[in-house]
Amino acid sequence: MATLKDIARATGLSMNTVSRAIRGSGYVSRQTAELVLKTVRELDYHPNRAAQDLRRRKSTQITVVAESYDYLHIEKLAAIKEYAAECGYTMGVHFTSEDYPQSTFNALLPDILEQNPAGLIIIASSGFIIGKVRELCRKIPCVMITFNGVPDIDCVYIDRAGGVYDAIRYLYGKGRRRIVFCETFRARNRKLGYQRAVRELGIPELIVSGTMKPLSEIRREGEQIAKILASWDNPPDAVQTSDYMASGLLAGFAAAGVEVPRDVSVIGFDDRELAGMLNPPLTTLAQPSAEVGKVSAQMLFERIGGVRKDGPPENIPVPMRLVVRNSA
Amino acid sequence: MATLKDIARATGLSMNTVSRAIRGSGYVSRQTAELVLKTVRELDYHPNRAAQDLRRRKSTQITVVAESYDYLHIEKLAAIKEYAAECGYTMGVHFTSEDYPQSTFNALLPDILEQNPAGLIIIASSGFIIGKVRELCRKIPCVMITFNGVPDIDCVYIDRAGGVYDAIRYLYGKGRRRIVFCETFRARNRKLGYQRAVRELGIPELIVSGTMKPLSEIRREGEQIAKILASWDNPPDAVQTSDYMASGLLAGFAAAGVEVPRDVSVIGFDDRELAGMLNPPLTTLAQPSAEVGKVSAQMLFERIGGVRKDGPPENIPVPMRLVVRNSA
DNA sequence: CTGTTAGCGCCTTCAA
DNA sequence: TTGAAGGCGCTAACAG
Repeated sequence: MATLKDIARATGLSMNTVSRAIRGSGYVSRQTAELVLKTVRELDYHPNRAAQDLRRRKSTQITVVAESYDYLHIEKLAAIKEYAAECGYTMGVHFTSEDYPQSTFNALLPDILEQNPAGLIIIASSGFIIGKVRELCRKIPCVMITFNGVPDIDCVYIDRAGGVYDAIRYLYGKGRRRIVFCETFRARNRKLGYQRAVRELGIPELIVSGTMKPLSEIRREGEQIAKILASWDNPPDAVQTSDYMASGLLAGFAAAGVEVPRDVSVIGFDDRELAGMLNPPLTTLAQPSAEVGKVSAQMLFERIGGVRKDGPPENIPVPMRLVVRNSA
Repeated sequence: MATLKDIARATGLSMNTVSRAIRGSGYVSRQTAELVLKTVRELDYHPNRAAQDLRRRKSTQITVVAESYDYLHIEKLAAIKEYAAECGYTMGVHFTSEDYPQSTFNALLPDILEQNPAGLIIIASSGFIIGKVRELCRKIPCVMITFNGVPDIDCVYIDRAGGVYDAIRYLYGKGRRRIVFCETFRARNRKLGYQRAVRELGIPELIVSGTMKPLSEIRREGEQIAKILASWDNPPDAVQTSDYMASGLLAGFAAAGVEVPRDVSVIGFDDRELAGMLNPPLTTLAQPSAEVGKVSAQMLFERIGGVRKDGPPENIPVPMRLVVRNSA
C-alpha cells in the first residue's frame, strides 16, 4: 500500500504539504493540490486510519456488542453502521453467544478495549452485562439497547408496554371485549401494557400463561392453547401474544373450526419474517429495529462529540407500529 | 487509557522490558514479570491494537461486506467473527444496501481500504461486485460467499443444486412420482438439481414458474399456484420450492381441501425462521449459514497466513441439510 | 536479563 | 505557501 511518503517522493514535495493537500486543510497552491491528487489516484493511495487515529489520539471506530444473534439484529446493525458512516466512523461487531462458549461478555472485553473504540453500543438485557456496562461507561461512552430502561445508563428500548396497550385499544375499537393476553418468554412489559389497557377500558383481564418452552415447542403449545380457548364456555374474541405463539394459535384455531379473524382476532408481537407468511397473514406489532439502531447511534455520537459529554444518562423509548394484515 | 509508558514509569522499568513481559516473549525474570503484570492490572492497561498493528506492519482486523441484509446473514457474521477471534483478529462490518443509497460497494471501498484490513469476506453475488472483487483481490486477500462458484476468485457457496437433488430423491424414496419444481427468484441452481434428479429417476419434469414477485406478494401467489396444482387432471404428489412460496402453497392446499403431506408433500428451501412455524411445520433444505461463515473464514486465514499465499483460487461448495418436519 | 535506539504512517506545531 | 522536527503507542534490532 502506498504511503504519504510515497506520494511525497513521487511529487517531490514534503510529506506535510502532501498531507495538507489531501485533507484539503490549510494552505496549498492550486497547482500543488492538483499534482498531489493526481498522484494519489495514480498510486491508489489511501490514508492509513490506524496511523491517523494514533496521531490524532482518537479512534474513528465504534463497536457493537450483541447478546446472541437474534435475526432482527441485522437491521439494527445496518442502521447503526449507516449512521456511523455518516459521522466518518467504521463499525466493529462482537457477539456474545451461548453457542460459542469463549464469547462471553467478559471474555470479549479485553479484545474490545484493545480496539480502543470511540464508543460502544451494547444490545443486551442480562443483569450481568448491564452491571459490566455500568462500570465500562466511566471509561468509554456506552449506549445500551435493552428490554427495559436502565436509570443510570444511556439506553434505548422498544416501548413494548405502549405497543401492546395500543394493540388492545385497537381491538376494542373493532368491537372486541374478551381479549386474552397469552404470556410468553420475557413478556413482562407487554403484560403491563395489556393490564393498563383492559383496566382503562373496563373489560375483563384474561391472562393465559404459556410455559416458556424453547422456540421449537412453542408452536405446538400454541395449538393446544387455541383448543383450550375455543372450548371455554365464554370464549375470547381476541388474543394478543408473540408471533411464534401466534403461529401455533392460528393452526390450533383452524383445527378447532374457529375462524380468524371472524370468530377471534389474533395480534402478534415483533413482526418477524414469519408473520406475513402465516395463514391468515398475521396482524402484529413491529419492532422498530432500524429506528432503534439509529437512535442508539445518535445518542452515542452525542456523547462522543461532547454535545452531551457529561450530562445525565438518558432513556429513550421507541414506539412500536401496528402492522395490520388479516388476522385482526 | 494507560499506556506502556505509564507501566514503565510505575514500575521503574524500561518500556521495552515491560512490553516483553506483557507479551510473554523473550527473556524477563520471574519477579519482573510478576511486577509488570500486577501493575498492568492495577492501571487496567490494555495494549493499543492500532499502535501494535502499525508497528508490526500488519492489521489484525478483517472486514466483512454484506450485500443487503438478509436475516440469515447474522449467523454467517457470528461464525466468521468466532473464527477470526480464535485467530486473534477482530471484525469490521459493512453493508451494501438499497435502503441506504450511499452504501453502494463503490462508495464503501475507500472506507474499507483505509481500514487496511488483513482480509475481506464479501457476501454478494452481483456481477458488478464480483468484478470489483476480482481487482481487489490482487491487493488484499478476498474470499466471497456467493450463489455460484466463480472460477478465478476464492469463494464458498451453498450447494443448492445438490440440496434440491437430494430432496427430490428423498421424495422419490417416499413413493412420490409426480414432483413439481416451483420456480422462484434466483432458483437457477436449484432447478438444475431438480432436473438432474428427475432425469436420473425417470419421472416427469414438472416445472411451474412463479412470477418472481416481491416478498410481500409471494404468499398470495403461492395460494393461487396451489389451487391450480390441485385442479390438474393428474395432480402432483409433491412440490419443491422456496420457504416463502411454500407458506402460500400450504395455505392454498388447505383452502382447496388438499391435505399435506397425505395428498401432497411440500419441501421448502432455506429453513428460514418461518419454516418451523407453518401449518404443518415445513420440511425444508437448511442453509448451512454458520458452516459457510466458518469455511469462508478458514479460507481467508489460509491466504492471510501464507499457507496458500499464492495458490490458485478455490471454490468450495457447502452441502445443505434436509430438515424433516411434517410437510414431507 | 535489561535498556537504548529507531521507526511504523500520520499530523501538529513551529519556523522559514 | 511550504518544510523540518517531533511524537502518538508500540515493538524489533541491537547493545550492554
